[in-house]
Amino acid sequence: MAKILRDIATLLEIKGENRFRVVAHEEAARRIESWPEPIEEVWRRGELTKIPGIGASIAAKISEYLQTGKMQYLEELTREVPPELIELTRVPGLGPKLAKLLYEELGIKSLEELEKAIAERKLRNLPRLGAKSEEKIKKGLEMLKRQKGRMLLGQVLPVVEEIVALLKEKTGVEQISPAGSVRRMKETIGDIDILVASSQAEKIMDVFVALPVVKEILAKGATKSSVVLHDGLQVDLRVVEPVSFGAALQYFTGSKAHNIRLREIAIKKGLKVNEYGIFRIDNGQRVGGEREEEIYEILGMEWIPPELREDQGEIEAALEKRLPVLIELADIKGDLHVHSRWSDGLSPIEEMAEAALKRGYQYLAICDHTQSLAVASGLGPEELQKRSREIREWNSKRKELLLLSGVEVNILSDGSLDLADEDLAKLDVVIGGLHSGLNQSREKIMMRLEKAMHNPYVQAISHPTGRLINKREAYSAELDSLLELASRTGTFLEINAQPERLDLRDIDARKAKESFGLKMIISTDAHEPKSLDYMRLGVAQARRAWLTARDVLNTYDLEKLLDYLSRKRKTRAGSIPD
DNA sequence: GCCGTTTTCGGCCCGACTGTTTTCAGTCG
Repeated sequence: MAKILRDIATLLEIKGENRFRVVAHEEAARRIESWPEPIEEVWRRGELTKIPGIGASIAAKISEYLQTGKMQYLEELTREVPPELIELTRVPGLGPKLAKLLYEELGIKSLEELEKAIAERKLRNLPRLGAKSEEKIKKGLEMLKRQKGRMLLGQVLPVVEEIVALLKEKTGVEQISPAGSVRRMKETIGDIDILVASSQAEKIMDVFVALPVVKEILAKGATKSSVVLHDGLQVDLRVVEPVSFGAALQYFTGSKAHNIRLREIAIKKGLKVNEYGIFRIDNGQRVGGEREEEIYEILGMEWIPPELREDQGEIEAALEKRLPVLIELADIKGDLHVHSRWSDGLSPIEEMAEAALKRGYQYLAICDHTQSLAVASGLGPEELQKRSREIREWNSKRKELLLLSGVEVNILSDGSLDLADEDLAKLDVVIGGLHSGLNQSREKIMMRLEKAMHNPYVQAISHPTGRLINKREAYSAELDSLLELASRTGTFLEINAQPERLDLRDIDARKAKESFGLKMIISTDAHEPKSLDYMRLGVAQARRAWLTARDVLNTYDLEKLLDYLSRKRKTRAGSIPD
């Protein structure tokens, strides 16, 4: 539905409709995408217009489509504007106006036809276009072809850190920060934004575009430059005067929706917010902007952590000064799901333990795969006994960190586990996970999860929805049933911190907390020591879900953690732990 | 097309860069 509305917006734009009508459709699309439940359910309750940004008109269109599978408005629109033109606007640098021009003047409707017209040098003779414009569109077309879509945060962060370090080293700037979706720690990143405070913008721009990682310069100006790296990532650098650093940081961190709300509030207070500062509208007097906190303070709000800036209720909460104190990496006291060489991990237990010690952890649960997962050298009861002896030995020698003996027990295709209860009873940590039969129907998958969660020894479920970012949809799509089941059986759900998993998703985890009062664990699922660093991705995900340290089990001291982990066994799969 | 503690009309966030133009439109974020 969001895609349809977005298509409508693009078609209206090409047609040259009122731009606020265009924006309204885009806004409605965005709202639907970030709404925590399927739009059909809202429609069934007759509450479409309760979603902000959806009014009577768009609600009627959605209803019509859900009822009949058709939308008359869209069909009329596509009679006026060929829907193929939407494809053209995906080319960077080619917007709705140019798409319309290309169609009307040259009859171009597809990327192929566009490519042909460029080869024949037809674009440069159009009004307001020249050879440079033609070249720019050509490059945009190439870029679109190369584009792999949004990249994973876990892949992008190291690149950002490298660029920031290089800029610091070569220019000596001190005030420098990632902005945009990187700073908001979104699970995927479209492009990288970096902000610098300096009075020597030109010098910094020169250094930036000459960095060895840079493949191509898209734009270079006095305050803003854009480049493409060899791996295809786009990086935008902005340089502002130090007095504007806070305002610029706020501005370029976004999100767009968050900023729009913020500026609306500013206007109502007679203030104007832009990237240079916050100003009085009546006399233009500057009232702040050096520090980011000032912007929020002056607007009467608490400072909002970047991870929350999505216009998902954080502005209201900040105005009422009831923002949660979000979990931080420093709150994490251990990792409850890592693998060792006993199964498919790359390192011996000892090395994993040393890595955990380095990170200041109190405990580490070694949760190897179990016997039916042959491809991952899963362990049977005897091997587990041997492994437990190794773990006990380590614990007898080292007191700073407690190793817990655990498994990521495989949930079989009928919902049974591949280890007997008596074997599970000997372990400290039992996390259940699906690794096979993922193409079963959702009902079947839910049945398997339900059966596993009712087992008194299964304390948690790993990567509960099974989604792989950009690769695989969630296999357990009925999130509400999953959360309700976890609540009823006292089973904890994992936020798996692997870069391509980040599962539960942020909005799922937020719902788990707010609607079901669930506590979660954040695990790296590390198969080697350095992957323990994925914890920061898991914590970021939890922050985007509005979680505090109290909501996450592995922020607890050892004693309290063990108490929570033992509750289900004591009650034999019954009540909800507090 | 949406919205309302200035409500049913009249607003709607704000600015940089580029190319082609002699003052601005288009695109992007």
